[in-house]
Amino acid sequence: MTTTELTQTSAEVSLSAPVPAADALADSIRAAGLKVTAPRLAVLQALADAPHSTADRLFTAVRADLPGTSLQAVYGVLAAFTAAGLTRRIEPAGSAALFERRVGDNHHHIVCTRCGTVRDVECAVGEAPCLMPDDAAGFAVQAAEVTYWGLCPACQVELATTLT
Amino acid sequence: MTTTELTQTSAEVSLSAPVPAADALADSIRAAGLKVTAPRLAVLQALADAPHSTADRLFTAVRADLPGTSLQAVYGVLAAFTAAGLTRRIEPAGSAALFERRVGDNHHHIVCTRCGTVRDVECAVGEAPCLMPDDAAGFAVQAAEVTYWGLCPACQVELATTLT
DNA sequence: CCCTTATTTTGAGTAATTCAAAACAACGGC
DNA sequence: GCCGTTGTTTTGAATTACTCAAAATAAGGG
Repeated sequence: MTTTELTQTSAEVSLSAPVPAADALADSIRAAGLKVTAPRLAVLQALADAPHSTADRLFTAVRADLPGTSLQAVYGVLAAFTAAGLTRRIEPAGSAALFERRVGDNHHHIVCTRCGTVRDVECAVGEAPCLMPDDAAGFAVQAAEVTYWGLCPACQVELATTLT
Repeated sequence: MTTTELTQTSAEVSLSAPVPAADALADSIRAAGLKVTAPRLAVLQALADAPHSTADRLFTAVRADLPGTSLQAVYGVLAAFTAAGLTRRIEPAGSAALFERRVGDNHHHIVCTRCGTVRDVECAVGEAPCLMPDDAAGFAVQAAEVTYWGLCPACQVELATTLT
């Protein structure tokens, strides 16, 4: 009944406990009230390996394991995950939508103005909205999203080298 | 040689001073090192009338005065303006790019999660970057962009009415 | 094991934006 | 005041990211 043929490198879990890593993913999908499917597992795994990925990037990663998967399936999986709160979707200006598993902790992002690399930045306040405008013009503020822009370490080095 | 036929409602400026409104726009375009053209004047005027407009919205507004104008011209004008620092381009998630004339004062925006309306929000600090992350992961931070999300006054009223 | 319902595939369509070549117009100099 | 250079706009097409819909398929409760 076990579906995996992967050679287990570490201690074999005998009795009732199933293979941990893969099932942790399955559990979180189930916990979100969604059916567990191969594309969903693959997308979630790919997202664990490469956070801040575009749908297209995840599609490429998923194809390695699951060649039959369609790009639309990846979009569908991501839409379902995001609606269920399993993933978060961010959309930095000039970029396609990016997805990440870190969710519910109201962290922010820093984007490289040169290469587009994205890193997480901790939110000092922690709770959303972490910032309140002085004058919200009558809006009922629900969230504050902060995007930092700057040069990533690699691009700083490259620029310094080029400018010499 | 005066190009305007608009009736002047307030005090007429006699001597050397030129017609203020129209020429103020032309001057700012010239000051940015760009040639003054009809499409550019029209776009800048439309942007003064309706800040936070999409290219398409500006295109519609410009067409009223200048029927021959193409959408690509509007995109071109906006690209030139933005490169020259005459306008700023913002891109809230889920929206097409929006443009505004307010520039260089590092203010922020609040977007209605229901209808998409955008309002300016003053930045308490004023200078960019107005916020520094605790741990910038080695990035050289250039700017911090804050987007608030919430319900605009009109949508609050509509929701309250509907829910009754 | 079957049935219901959610999910994925297949195929097509759309919105926003960009690219490129040719026609045109601003504006500094003559 | 006209002219040529150079920047701008038009015209026409392509591209990217994403969404929609119908038919095929598979998950998981009973």
